[in-house]
Amino acid sequence: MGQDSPSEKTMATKCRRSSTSFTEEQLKILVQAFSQNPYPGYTAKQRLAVEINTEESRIQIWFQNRRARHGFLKRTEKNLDPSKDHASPKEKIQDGRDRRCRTSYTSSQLQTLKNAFTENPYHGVDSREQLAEEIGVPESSVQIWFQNRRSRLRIQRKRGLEEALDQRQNQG
DNA sequence: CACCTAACGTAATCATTCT
DNA sequence: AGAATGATTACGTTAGGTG
Repeated sequence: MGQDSPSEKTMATKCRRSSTSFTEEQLKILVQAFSQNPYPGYTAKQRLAVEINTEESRIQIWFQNRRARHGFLKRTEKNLDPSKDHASPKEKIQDGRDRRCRTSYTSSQLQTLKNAFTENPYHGVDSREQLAEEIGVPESSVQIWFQNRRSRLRIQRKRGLEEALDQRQNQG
């Protein structure tokens, strides 16, 4: 995972969610959907989740892993001529920005999250689910929140360091 | 043991909301 | 317009199951 060894036992009993094992039937549907569109929008993922009786976040992870492992037609659109491509008829590549609705946290929800983050920036699935239950949002949203928080904290730290160096340069 | 793959991490980026 | 911040992506790593 990254540079730091997670090794903290003080994380939260059982760090990861137990590995989901899809049945052949489920896998068949997933593979079929992937072949039709490796980038399903949120509603498509949700529909799949209902269809194979699992959570949308599992679908998301599955598609991420599948895209990573199987090379497929990557539309980098660098290669494509943007002006001519406009003529593309009904195709429309559907995923016209169909995302999960941005959740807006109340200040009390944020307070809970921030407290939990201060206590420990890495939470196992059990802890995340508990938090999610407590503030009434999906567990996946909690996970995203922690990821973004960690990222932005790192960026902020790096910035602070650079500014300090910059000041030193200006003075020297 | 090696192999497969779900789960999960970071970094970058897209997109929405708010000032 | 720009700052904040939630959501999605690529890519790499880790852990749990199976041959």
